[in-house]
Amino acid sequence: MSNKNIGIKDVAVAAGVSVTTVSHVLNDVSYARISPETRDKVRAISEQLGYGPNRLAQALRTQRTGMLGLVSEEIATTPHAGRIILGADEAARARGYNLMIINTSGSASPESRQADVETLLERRVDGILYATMYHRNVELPANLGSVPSVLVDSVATGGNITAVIPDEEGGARAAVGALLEAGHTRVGFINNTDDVPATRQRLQAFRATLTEAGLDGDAAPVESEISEVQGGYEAARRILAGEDPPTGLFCYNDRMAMGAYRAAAELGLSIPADLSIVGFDDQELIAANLYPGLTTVALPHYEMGAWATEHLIDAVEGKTDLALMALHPTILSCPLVRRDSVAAPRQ
Amino acid sequence: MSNKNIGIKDVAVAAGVSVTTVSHVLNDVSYARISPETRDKVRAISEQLGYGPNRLAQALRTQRTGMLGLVSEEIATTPHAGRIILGADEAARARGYNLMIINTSGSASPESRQADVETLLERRVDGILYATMYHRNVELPANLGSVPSVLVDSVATGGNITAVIPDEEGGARAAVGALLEAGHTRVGFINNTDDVPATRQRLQAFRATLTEAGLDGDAAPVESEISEVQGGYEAARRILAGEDPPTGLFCYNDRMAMGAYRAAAELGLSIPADLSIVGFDDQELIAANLYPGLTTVALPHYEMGAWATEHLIDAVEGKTDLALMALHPTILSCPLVRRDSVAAPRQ
DNA sequence: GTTCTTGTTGCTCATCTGTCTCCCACGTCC
DNA sequence: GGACGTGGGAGACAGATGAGCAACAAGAAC
Repeated sequence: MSNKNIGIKDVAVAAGVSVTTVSHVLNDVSYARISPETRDKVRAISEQLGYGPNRLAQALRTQRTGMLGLVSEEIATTPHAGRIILGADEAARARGYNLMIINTSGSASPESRQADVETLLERRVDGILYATMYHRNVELPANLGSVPSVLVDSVATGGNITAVIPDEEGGARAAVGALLEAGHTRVGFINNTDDVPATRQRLQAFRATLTEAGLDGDAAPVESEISEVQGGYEAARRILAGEDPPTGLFCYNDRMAMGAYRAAAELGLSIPADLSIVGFDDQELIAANLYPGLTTVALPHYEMGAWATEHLIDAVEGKTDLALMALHPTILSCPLVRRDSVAAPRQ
Repeated sequence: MSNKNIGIKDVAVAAGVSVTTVSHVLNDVSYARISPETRDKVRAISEQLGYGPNRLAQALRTQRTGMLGLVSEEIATTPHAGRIILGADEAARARGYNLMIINTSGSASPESRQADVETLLERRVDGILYATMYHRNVELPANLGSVPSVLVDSVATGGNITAVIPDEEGGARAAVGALLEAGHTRVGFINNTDDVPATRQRLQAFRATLTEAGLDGDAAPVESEISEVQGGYEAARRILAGEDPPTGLFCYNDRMAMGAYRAAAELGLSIPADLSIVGFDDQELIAANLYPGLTTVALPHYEMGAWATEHLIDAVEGKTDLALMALHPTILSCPLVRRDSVAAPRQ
């Protein structure tokens, strides 16, 4: 246990050497020529005294804090933030960095966002991770550019900052593919009404995948609603009310899928025997707990957090040029998570 | 937007005064005697240059970082962590502090926990918040004591550190009370099997509340299972299979309540007409999204995070003596959140 | 009316925080 | 008199802090 009051000076005195020597030994300075005996003694005494460097003083001198700022939207309300934080924390720690976290809101004003970044800057973080809660376009605080920064789950409207985003299209293709693979030929899509990239890309991928499989993608039924349970319920009721209703349903997210489950139950449709459903998000609390378990597409929040951190640190350490990566956002795949809500359609 | 390269020295030169004077003005040093004109000029120039103090240098000199360490279990998997973080972040920011977050696991080794605290200590945080994911007893890393610390959602086995915990008993009483108030006389409890304070206290409160209402608390049906959806389902099937089954069910948590919903559906019991259910936790994703919405008891995670932070800062600033508060944990109430799963029993 | 004392105002100097890093010093052996 | 082996000194990082120093004014002593 390190005693906070012990400094390099105390170690130096106890070991009978200079502060310089202790610093040289403990930092393994390449050009320092110090005898093995002295080295051993310094290390032993340092250990014995429970010495730990004062990272503040270190940072002040070296101009490196080893701290990364993470400004994240809606930490409390979505589990997604937690996964990004976890991915970032683990990646950071593996390389000796720590995270300073600041919560913000999706609806925060530009001034407030700027103040958040400012706080991080005053603390001299080495880099900043800017995470939004769902994939969308954002305009960034102007001061973000003053240290290396990476966007997580969004791209900048100006578009010249490195970003990681999920492969919406690939995920949607996987979801529809699972339905197709099970033998479904009448597949519907319950979509979101928000104008975000996911809405458009998933819809487009939905139609394309059907068309490529020889079905009429353009004619496939699509119903849009607010992306919550209630919206999913309403959209499902509508889509299942048509004649010749779909036997497979791709839902914009797990919450809407949950609504679709209820609609199915009310209509006496059993899942997956009468109706197969695939969701999106893999919100454990929902997807794993519905009955039957929901087959869904996972968003790579952990991976995006880790990827962003990894590359941010590379940039901080001069191993990478973020400007080059900023040309196109990096796209991480959204794997299908198979549970029990998909089966072959009834004959 | 503060230019990171501007220091107090630049402001001093631009204003034609000494560094000391700038420092005195900007920090409103009480004993400094500086003319109003000079003050105004310094402030104006500082603003104009976009000067912001380097918090590292400040911290080095003042021995105050204005940073609080938060080690939290399972950031990614439970939304509870998010609410604690949010409460802590908002309370901290309101007082000019920031949070350094470290994730740990509920099953982390003592060494790893100690290393986490050590990391925080090396960075010279002013205080530490130690948050667990559910109310339980923990043994703490030995080095936690070296700075002011507060436990969130748990009490130390040694028991001499300030802690905030939820009012399990009050919450359970409120839950059972809601059922009683609606007119139920046959009330059952679906409990957890883990040996944690919540399990015992909720059970005890369940029986006591019934007894105090003139019912036979000791005879009331209780079934225990793993505290997940499946466990809730199984326990509910058992409890509802008896003769004269309960018309009101208090569930250990929302996940178990979700299982009870399914059991009820399978038995043809409509909620709340045939069966009233109350949960615990208020996990939005579940409680608000079940149909009908689940009446449940909210755990004060946000409040605990805020309370802990508030008092930790008081201690850091010498306004409070944590040792005094350590005698007994502070208990925060668990309010009932009414939705639509409780109604009067059928005659 | 001059000089001395005492006080006040306005600001600066020197030093400190803990660590790193460039450059130099000392002794010894060829 | 270099080369080598060992190690130390003195800033510098950016700001905080308390003692101290001019400059000037008012009051007191003569």
